[in-house]
Amino acid sequence: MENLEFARILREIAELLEIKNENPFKVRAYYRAAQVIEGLSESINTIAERGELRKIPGVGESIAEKIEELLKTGRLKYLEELKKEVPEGLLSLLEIQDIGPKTALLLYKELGINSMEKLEKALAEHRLRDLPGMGEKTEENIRRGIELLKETGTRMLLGTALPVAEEIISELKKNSPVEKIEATGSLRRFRETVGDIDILVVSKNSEKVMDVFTGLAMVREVLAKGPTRSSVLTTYGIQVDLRVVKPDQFGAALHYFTGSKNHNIAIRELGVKKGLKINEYGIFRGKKKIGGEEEIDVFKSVGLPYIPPELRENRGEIEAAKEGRLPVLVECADIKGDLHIHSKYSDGENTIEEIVRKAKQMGYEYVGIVDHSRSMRFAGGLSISDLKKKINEIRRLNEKIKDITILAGAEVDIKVDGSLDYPDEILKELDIVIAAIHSGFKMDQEKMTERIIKGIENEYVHILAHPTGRLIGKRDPYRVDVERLIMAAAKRGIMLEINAYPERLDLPDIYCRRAKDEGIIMVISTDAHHLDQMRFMKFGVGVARRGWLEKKNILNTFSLKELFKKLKRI
DNA sequence: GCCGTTTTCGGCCCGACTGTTTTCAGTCG
Repeated sequence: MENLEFARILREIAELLEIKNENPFKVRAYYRAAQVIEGLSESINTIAERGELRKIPGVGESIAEKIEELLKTGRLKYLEELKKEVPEGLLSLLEIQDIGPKTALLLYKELGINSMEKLEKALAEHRLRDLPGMGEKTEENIRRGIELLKETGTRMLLGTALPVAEEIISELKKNSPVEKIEATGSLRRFRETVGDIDILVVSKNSEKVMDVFTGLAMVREVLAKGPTRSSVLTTYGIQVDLRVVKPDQFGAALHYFTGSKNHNIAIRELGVKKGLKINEYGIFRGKKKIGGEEEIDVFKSVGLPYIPPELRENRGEIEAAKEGRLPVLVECADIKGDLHIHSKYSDGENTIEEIVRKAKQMGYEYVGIVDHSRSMRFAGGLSISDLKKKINEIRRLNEKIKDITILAGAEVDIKVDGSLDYPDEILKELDIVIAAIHSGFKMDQEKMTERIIKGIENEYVHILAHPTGRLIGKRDPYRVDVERLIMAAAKRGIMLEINAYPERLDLPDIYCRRAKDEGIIMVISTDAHHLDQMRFMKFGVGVARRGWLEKKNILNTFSLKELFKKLKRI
């Protein structure tokens, strides 16, 4: 069982307890444990084997025992009992805006509603408005909540949301009186998916800002409009919230709305211990405001250095900050090249020269032209003779071109039996060899793990591309034991890719952190098939930052000389 | 249910908004 599965179960327990009207702190304890486990880079199984479950923050005697039961039997009596008490289907109602545990229970008790269908039927018959504490407006809000859920139900890729946010910010800067403007929320933390876009503004004329915002061409529907907060649904199907605050509140609000929620709670708890109250308006000692204009004020007030947004997940960043061991995160400006780009030779859109020109424009010192190997027919995989032709073209270009160095590479398939799709004789001619899986996804975990490990044991392989193979929201990762994979890569000195393609973002952040702990060097690559996609680099850098990676952990921050040293054959 | 540089028991983050209410409960971020 995977960490995510444990987290899901604990979260389900929390939700069930919430519906049962249990002690809210108990509920919170389960939520917290779920959140912590989700963010662990090490597998729960390994931790349990060491007998250290109780050392996980938020996991005490009771939750540890439940995890042990799950590990041992694959079942959990406690959860099964809870499920008996709370009717199935009630949990799904919690996804609807404005329906929380209390309302869900009320709906069930009074009207026997335990599914979305029954709720919609009851709404149509106006049976909700007669319930205690409810009226016509509540009914309408719930109806709207269901619609909204259907429209924007799933989270959106960061790669989709970020350009929308950037467009809004640029429009508001151009056409309305904003003094400061910044995207907040999970977008600012560079989470791989975001639920909505939150934007924070300082302005002397908030009404004007709101008018421009709600009047943007991309706005399909205005969900709410007020002087301090407005909310719209865009034609992209994503909700955008805009908040206007006073200049002296901006820092506190920025911190507050950036989250994560759990990070904020932890920070405020530190504040309480120091006799401070921290909220979105500022930092207060008693009634006296002692800060809040700059974001750093919040951290300073609790005796911490600035913590970058990407780390704010309450995954140990506060402890690290206290002890002065926050990483100095890698930045986009540190990136000196992109080592995984497809050219026209296989399934890319552009010639090598076009890619090189673009890479120069981006200020890169080197670029890796990496195409598919021969068995990838549908993706234009290169035959050995075509690959030789490509290598020759790159050698010729390198003599001609100044300021940038082109690396000849291949993304060579690891076949089902773990062997590589090109023979060693040709692999050793290449500057960079990236191994990858593109077929035979449906193997069991043991076989898949063995297959990949065998693949990267080839002495000519430098890097493993998109190590888990997941496509966010579309395809699950291969069934692979990532822990074992990381250990094998560490042992062999294989580097792991952070594929910056918005749908991949693979290796995911929590594993990056684990890989770093094992001393693995990572490579951030766009896997671009088109010049435009070379801009994806920032998403990969975001993953790296969320994985606590520093410049020294990333191959493509190295100088050309260091790069070649690292790629040299053993 | 968890946790301890105020505590092994008694705390546990903070405020806005909404709709339904005469003082607040529920939900959300």
